[in-house]
Parts: sequence; structure tokens; C-alpha cells
Amino acid sequence: MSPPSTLTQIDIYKLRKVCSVCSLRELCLPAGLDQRELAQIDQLVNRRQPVKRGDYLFRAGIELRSLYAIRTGFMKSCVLHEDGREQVAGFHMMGDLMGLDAISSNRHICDAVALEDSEVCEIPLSELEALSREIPSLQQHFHRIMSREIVRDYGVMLLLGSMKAEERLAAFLLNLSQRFAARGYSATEFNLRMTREEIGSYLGLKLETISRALSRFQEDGLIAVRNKRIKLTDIPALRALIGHQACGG
Amino acid sequence: MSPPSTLTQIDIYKLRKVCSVCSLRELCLPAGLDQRELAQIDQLVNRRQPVKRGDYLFRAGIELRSLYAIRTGFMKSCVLHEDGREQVAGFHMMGDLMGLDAISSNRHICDAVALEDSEVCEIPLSELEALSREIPSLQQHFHRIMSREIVRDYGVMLLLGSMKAEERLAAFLLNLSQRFAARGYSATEFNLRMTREEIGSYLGLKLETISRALSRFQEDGLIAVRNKRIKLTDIPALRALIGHQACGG
DNA sequence: CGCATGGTTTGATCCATGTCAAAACCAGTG
DNA sequence: CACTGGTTTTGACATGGATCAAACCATGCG
Repeated sequence: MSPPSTLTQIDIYKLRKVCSVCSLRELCLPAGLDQRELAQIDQLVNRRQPVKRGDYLFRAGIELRSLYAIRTGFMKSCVLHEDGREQVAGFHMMGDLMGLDAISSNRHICDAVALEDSEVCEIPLSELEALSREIPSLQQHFHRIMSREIVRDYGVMLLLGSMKAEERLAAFLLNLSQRFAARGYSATEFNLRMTREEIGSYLGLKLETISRALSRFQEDGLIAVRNKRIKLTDIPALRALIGHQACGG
Repeated sequence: MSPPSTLTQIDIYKLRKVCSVCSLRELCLPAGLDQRELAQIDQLVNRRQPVKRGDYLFRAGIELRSLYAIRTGFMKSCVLHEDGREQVAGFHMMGDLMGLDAISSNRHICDAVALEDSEVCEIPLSELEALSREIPSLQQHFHRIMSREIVRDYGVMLLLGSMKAEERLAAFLLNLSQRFAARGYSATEFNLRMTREEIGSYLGLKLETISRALSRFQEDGLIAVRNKRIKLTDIPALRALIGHQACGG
């Protein structure tokens, strides 16, 4: 049928370009490109873009120009309601791809805000699409990334729809832990880049509830918090919290 | 760069095949194919598949074989928690594409259950991917569909995270209404194919709360319910309900 | 350094929704 | 038709989390 098109030199160049642009392990599975080459092309090509703490990477309603891969830093995305209510839809860190929601209508439907000074790289959608037409493994990988976002969203629904406050928080902390670990950082000790209010918004709770739950976890010896600094001291117990709350009934 | 590849006869044949398989307007934007041809190829090719009420189309954990487009009928998808809790993640009707969550890991992460006798058609992912490499507009369309699912999910998060019971229910009813309307059915009168419990699960509420809220809407003249049959008698009021609840504070 | 600002903690109280229970209803079946 | 099991409604009551309020703390700035 459709033989996997052999890659031309130009294809390979373009592939390197997209991949290197963002040091996205995310998008870089496809071909085995060597590090030095990547690094070189890196400086030539890319639309790297700094985003200062508090700045918007994009806002709901504006036209989609590119997807953005986070190189460094930490961001949140927020869905808005006409009446001003806003809901944090996710927290994003190094390697995450943002803007997928905008493909649907060519307009962003959420805000993306940097929670600390960050650096992103732009990936023009049309270029990515063109390239992924030529390189099946890139195509597949892109699809997986979108699908992974859907899976994540389902997880959040489960959390919001059927867990209670402390379960939600435990799940949240474990999720952060895991993601930091996957990026080579400590799984047990990290900074909460976001405020209690933002955590609350994400978890469908009020900031006071977050604060109280954190205090409780600390009393119970599950964590140690001091301001934004947090240390997970009993991960198994946190895990146990998630499932067993509702088992009595 | 990469010129939009001209379509061979075979391409066009395959495109027709995928599109016709499911009478998916969803996937059929790309080329202007005439109705009769579609209908003909329809019978030749397709993996149409009936799903009886109560049957699983797929279950969490099993391997991804295909995506499924709903031809007729009504389904729900449920995310599960180890401890048995289950959460309805969505309701799906004619034209919707199911199974996108499984692309990420090659395994389904939710159950899909028919809420009435339905008919789906299988779309092998690999075929769809192959074809979309050859036909840019199909590729783009597929991306939009995935993105649309993400957008939907963000909407659900907003709903679960920051709306209260009656707002959620109003939003739910209006959403259903809109989707029926988009498919040529009445926007104001339809059957709720799911139980109160399933609505509750989807909305993060208990069935009693759903029941009470429906009764209240009826008292207030917003709707008329009789068992599963529902009629939206004051859509503007329902709409108003969604935003204005929290405006006092 | 001290002040201002925004974030956090903690307490007291209230309310929306959950829980438990019973009765009514309905759809399908023998 | 009557019986059965599942669904829905409604009521009474309990409770988790929201709300309101005040004090505390950290950070940044003049």
C-alpha cells in the first residue's frame, strides 16, 4: 500500500529541526539522531522564546499560531467562564506540549500563564503536520501525545467527580512527584510552584481546604511542608489514601 | 517544501472506504465525494458492528484494535478506579469517534458501554494513519477531532471543578440539546438514554441530587420531565442558570 | 530597615450535597 | 394480568467543604 517513504536529506534536516528546536524528548523518539548534531542545529534554527513569570504564553480566544513545548519552567493553563470564574485545567513542566486544545477551532480556548520564568519553543502546527506526513513515527508520536492529554483529562475527571478533598490532594502530590521523577528531579522533595488557590482551583476546592489538608497530612507524618517547599515523607501512605477512603461503605 | 501529494485513484478509493465505512460526517469533510458512491462502497467494505444494549464495545485494559465511530445509538465511556469506583467520562452518540484515549498506550483506559442497541464501525488506526499521511485534509481533520475531545474534556473539568449541582445539570441538558440539534433531532425534546445515576456520575453528583434538581427545574417551569422523556421548555432560563449563580459574591 | 502586599494558616459557622430509608413507579417477563 | 427488579422520587438527617473573619508570615520595595 503506502510504503514508508524513504527520508530525503531535507526530510531529515527538517526532522532534526523540529526535534532539536525544543529538546523535546517528547517529540524526539522517532529517529536516532546524535546529540552533537542536535545541539548544533539547535542554535541555528529555533524560535526559542522566554516567558516571564506571570506572562501569558497565549490567551483564550486568540488565533492558534503554534504549539509550544516547554523547555524550562512551569506553567498553568486555565479555562475561563464568561462570568469570570476560572478553572486551572493543568500544570505543565519541561517537555510538555501546550496548545493542543486550539487545533480544534484554530483558537485557543484556555489561557497559558507562566508560574515562573520559563522558556518555550514554538512548533508551527503546519510544519509539524507536514513533517509528520513524511515521517510515520513522528506522526504516531504526535498522536500519542494528543491521546496522552486525553488520558490525563480523564484522570482529572475521575478526581473531580469521585474523590474527596484529601484524596484529591494526595493524588495531586503523587502526580507531581512522579512527573518530577520522570524528569530526573527528586520524587520526594520539590517546590510547589503554584499557590494554594491555584491548587484548589485545579482540584475543585477552595484554598482553605487545601491548606487544611496539607496541615493534616503534616500532622499525620505524610509530608513536611514549609511554605512552597514540600517533602513527601510517606509516599505509600499517600497512595493508600487515594483508594481506601470509600471502602467502608 | 512538501507539495500536497496528488491523490492517486487508490488513495481516493481508500479515502472513500474509510469515510463511507461509518457515514461519519466527522471524517468526511476532506473530499467532495458523491453520496451514491459512498453508499455503494459502504456495503462492500465495512466492518459495521452491532452492539447490543448493555454490551461493552471495549474495556479498560484491553489492547487497542481500532477506533470506533458511532453510526447509530448511544454509548457511555467510564473510567475506573482500582477500588471499584467508576466515573462516567462521557456520553457518545451518532458521529462521535471513540477510543482516542487508547492511542497513547495502545490499551484502552476506559470502558465503552452501549446504552441502547447501537451500531458502530471500526476504523483501524493504522489505516487511518496511513491514509492521513497521504491526504492532508484528512490528517488535519483527524487532529481536529482529537483536539475537540480535549476541548470537551476541559469543559467537563470546568463543570466539575467550579459549578454547583443545578448549574451542572443545566449545562448538561443544554449540551445534549445542542448535540441532538446538530444531528437533526429536536433540540427541545428528547430521551435521556442514561439513568439518573449515570448522569450523576458524569456530573460528579449523586442520583438523588439529579432527581431533585430535575424536579426543581420542572417546578420552575424550565423543563418537563416524565421518566426518561424530557422537554426543555425554557432554554434561555437554563442558559441563564449557568453563569449567574455565582455573580452575587 | 520597616512597611505594604499577597499568600497562608486557623477558627467558627453555615449550607449544599451526601446518606439512609421508604415508598412509588415502570418495563419487562412468565 | 400479577410479579419482579431496577429506577425514580421524596423526606429526614448528617457532614464535608464553603464561607467569613482574623491573625500570621514571607517577599519585595521604597
